[in-house]
Amino acid sequence: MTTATRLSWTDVRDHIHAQILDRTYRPGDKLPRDEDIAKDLGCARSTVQRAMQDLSDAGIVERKRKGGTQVRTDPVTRTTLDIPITRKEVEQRGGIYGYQLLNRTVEDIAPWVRANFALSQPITMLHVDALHLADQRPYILEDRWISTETSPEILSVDLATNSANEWLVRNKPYTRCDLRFYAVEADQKVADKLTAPLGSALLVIERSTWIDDHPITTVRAVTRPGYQLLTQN
Amino acid sequence: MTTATRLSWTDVRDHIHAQILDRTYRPGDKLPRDEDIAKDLGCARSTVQRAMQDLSDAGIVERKRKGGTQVRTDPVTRTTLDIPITRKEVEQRGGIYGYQLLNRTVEDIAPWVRANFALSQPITMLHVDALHLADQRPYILEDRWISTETSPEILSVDLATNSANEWLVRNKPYTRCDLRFYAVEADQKVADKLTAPLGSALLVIERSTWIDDHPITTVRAVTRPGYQLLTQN
DNA sequence: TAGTGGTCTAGACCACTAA
DNA sequence: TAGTGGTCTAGACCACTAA
Repeated sequence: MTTATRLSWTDVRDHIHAQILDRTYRPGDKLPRDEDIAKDLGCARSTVQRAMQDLSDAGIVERKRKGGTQVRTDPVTRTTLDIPITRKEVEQRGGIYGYQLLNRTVEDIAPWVRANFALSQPITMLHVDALHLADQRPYILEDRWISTETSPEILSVDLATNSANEWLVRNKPYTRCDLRFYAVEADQKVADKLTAPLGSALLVIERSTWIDDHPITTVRAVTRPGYQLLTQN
Repeated sequence: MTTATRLSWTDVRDHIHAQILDRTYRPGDKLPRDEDIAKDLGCARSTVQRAMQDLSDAGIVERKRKGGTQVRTDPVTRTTLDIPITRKEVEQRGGIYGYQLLNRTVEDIAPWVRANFALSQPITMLHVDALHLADQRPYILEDRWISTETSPEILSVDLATNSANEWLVRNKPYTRCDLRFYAVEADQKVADKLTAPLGSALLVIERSTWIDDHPITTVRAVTRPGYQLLTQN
C-alpha cells in the first residue's frame, strides 16, 4: 500500500515548474488542459488552477481561455520590490534614524512634478525638503511635493518633528504608485546636504502616488553615495 | 425587487480596500473574520479569502491564523518590476536593436562575481563583455559571467551573433534571481564604450540567477546616460 | 487549546477567444 | 461556436498561533 498524500497547489506548481526546468515542456510548448493535469495528478481542477495562476503571475506560463496554457517564449525577470518608509529602512539595517526639515513652502510646482503627475495646469503644492539620517550621517535627501487639495491636513502638521513621509504613509493610502530609478551627478546643493563629493554618482528614486487619479505626493529621493537597492526573493 | 448580482472576489477586495481608504478601518485596526464578512456581503468564505489574500500580497493587510486580519501599520511601497531581455526592451521603445560582442574568455571570476554568488572558492567562469545598441547607439554595456558548470553548452554557442542574454533566457530557466541597483561614475573604459562623458552618473543593474543554489549567471549592466527604470502599475 | 486563516474537493456556471 | 480557463459555492478538514 502506498500512502496517498494529498497534493497541495504548491506541490502541483513545483511539479509543473520542474517539468519546465527539465525541458519536458519547452518555451512555446502547450501544456495539457488543467482538467487533464488534475486527472493525472489525482487532484481537483481548482488546485491545478491555483498552481497555474501562480506560474502565470510569475511570468513563466501564459494562459488564454480556449487557447490553453503555454510556456512563455520571452520570459521576463519579474521581481517584487518593497520600499519601506525610510525610518524603517534605517532601523532594519541596525542604524539610528534621524530626520531634519530643511525647507517648507507652498509654491508653484517644479516642472518635474508637473511631468510626473501629467498635469496640464501649473498649480501650487506644499514643497518640503528634508534630510533623513542614519547614525547621524546623511542618508537620503528628499525633495517632496504634496497636493494641498488631496491632503489639506498636511498644512497643520508639524513637519519639523514628523516627517511627511511618515505622516502620508499613515494617513494617505494610495491607489496608484509610480516609481522611477535613475542616476544623477551630485550638484553643489546635493553634495553639501549629503556630504558627498561634488559630481559623485547617486541613485535617485522618484515615487508618485495618486488616489483615484488625484495626485497625493511625489518625491525625488537622492540617496547617499554607495546606496544600493536590492530585491529580496 | 433588486437584482442580486453575484459578488466576485475583486468586488470584495475593492469593497474592503475602499473601507480602508475611507478610514472605516485604520492602520492597526482588526478586520472582521472572513466568515463574518462573507455573511455580511452574502458570498462564500472562499471568495473573501481570495480577496484578502490579494490585499495581503499587496502589503495592505496582514493576516495571521487565530490572530485575524489587521490593516498594516507600516505599509510598504510594493511594486512589481519587469525586466525584459534587452532586445525586447529596445524594440518596445520603437528602436532598432543591435549587439556587439566585445570580449569572451574563460577566467577566474572577479571579486564582485564571487560576492554575488557568495562563493567561498575562487573558480573560473565564461566572461563575456558585450554592448547592446539602440538605433546604432550604445544602450547597455554588459559585463557577464556564466557558470560553465551549470551551462557547459554555452561554450559552443557563437556569442558573436547570439547574445548570451538571449541564449540564457531561452535555455536556462532559473529558480532564484537577485537584483541590485546603484549608480556609478563612468570610468575611462565605460565612457569609451558607451560614448558617455567621463565621470557621468550611470544607473547599474546587477542580476544574478541560480538554479537550485547552483549559480547560472551574473551580469553587471551599465546603462547609457539618462537611462531610467520605470514600474508599470 | 480554541479560534482563525489556509487549502482542498466536486460541481456548477460563466467569460473569453481560437478555430 | 465549441473549448478552455476563471470563478463561485458549500462543506470539510488542516495548520498555525494568540491567549
